[in-house]
Amino acid sequence: MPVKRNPCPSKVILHYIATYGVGILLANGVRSALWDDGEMQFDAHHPWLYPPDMTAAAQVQREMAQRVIHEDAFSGPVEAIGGVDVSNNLRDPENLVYAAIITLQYPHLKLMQTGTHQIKARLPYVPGFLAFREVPALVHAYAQLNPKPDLMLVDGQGISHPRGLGIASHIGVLLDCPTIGVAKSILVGKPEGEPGPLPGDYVPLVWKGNTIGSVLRTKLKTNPVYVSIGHRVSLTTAIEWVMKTCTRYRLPEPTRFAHQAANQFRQGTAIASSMQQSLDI
DNA sequence: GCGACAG
DNA sequence: ATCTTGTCGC
Repeated sequence: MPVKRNPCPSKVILHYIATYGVGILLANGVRSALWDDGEMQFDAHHPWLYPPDMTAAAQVQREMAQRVIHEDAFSGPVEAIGGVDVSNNLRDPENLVYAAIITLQYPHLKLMQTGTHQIKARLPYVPGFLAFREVPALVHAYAQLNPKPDLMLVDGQGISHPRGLGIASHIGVLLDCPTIGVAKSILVGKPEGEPGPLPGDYVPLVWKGNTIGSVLRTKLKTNPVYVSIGHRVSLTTAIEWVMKTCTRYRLPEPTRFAHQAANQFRQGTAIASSMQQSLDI
């Protein structure tokens, strides 16, 4: 049986616009300023969060990719490591995004704080444009965190992306936070061979003649993960932090915790809303 | 033109 | 991404 795949992204968007109207792409934005934390101020309708159309979205990615810093640029010691993930509702996979960003205390890897936010997604999942679906909710979750993480591991690609701006880099540039992309599968590129069997073994992920990430074995006898630069971190350092935060699972603790937090958040709010409904009736 | 395609 | 128990293999 042939596997159903996403059609051409532009066709997805055209269908989406035809179904919901162009306005929905811009409407219902975040109404309030997210926060004013010294120098950080975000416009709820900023094109980095909500571009008007797909052409603009692709252009935003190309522009933001120019701002990605590929070298280590830490402000100090890493004491709080962030984990970033979102959860979707199967019944409503196109409309609800439940975001969670957690912070773990390093090196103990104990949970410090959990930031969550639920929001209506205005876009379906389109390969290459994941960030525009998930980032708005994540920015709200990030705003709740205190202290802010020194470094964040993001569930998805960093610069290993068709336009060099996967969700990890997107969040990193947007929030000016060091980020690392940790993906469970490949978006673009091809592994240069197969990584060795031992945790820490890796081979380059190559695309168009460039190394855009690493295929990293984090655990014995499990599939590798795909690590890439997010922002303000070198690939070597990115691999180091992924290994430092891996314990007994394939995925590093920050993204594991974030995944759990997002899931619990989604299921919790689902229960709460169903209870509210039963009270309304 | 056809296939590939993070979450 | 999500729905899900047991089960096969190291």
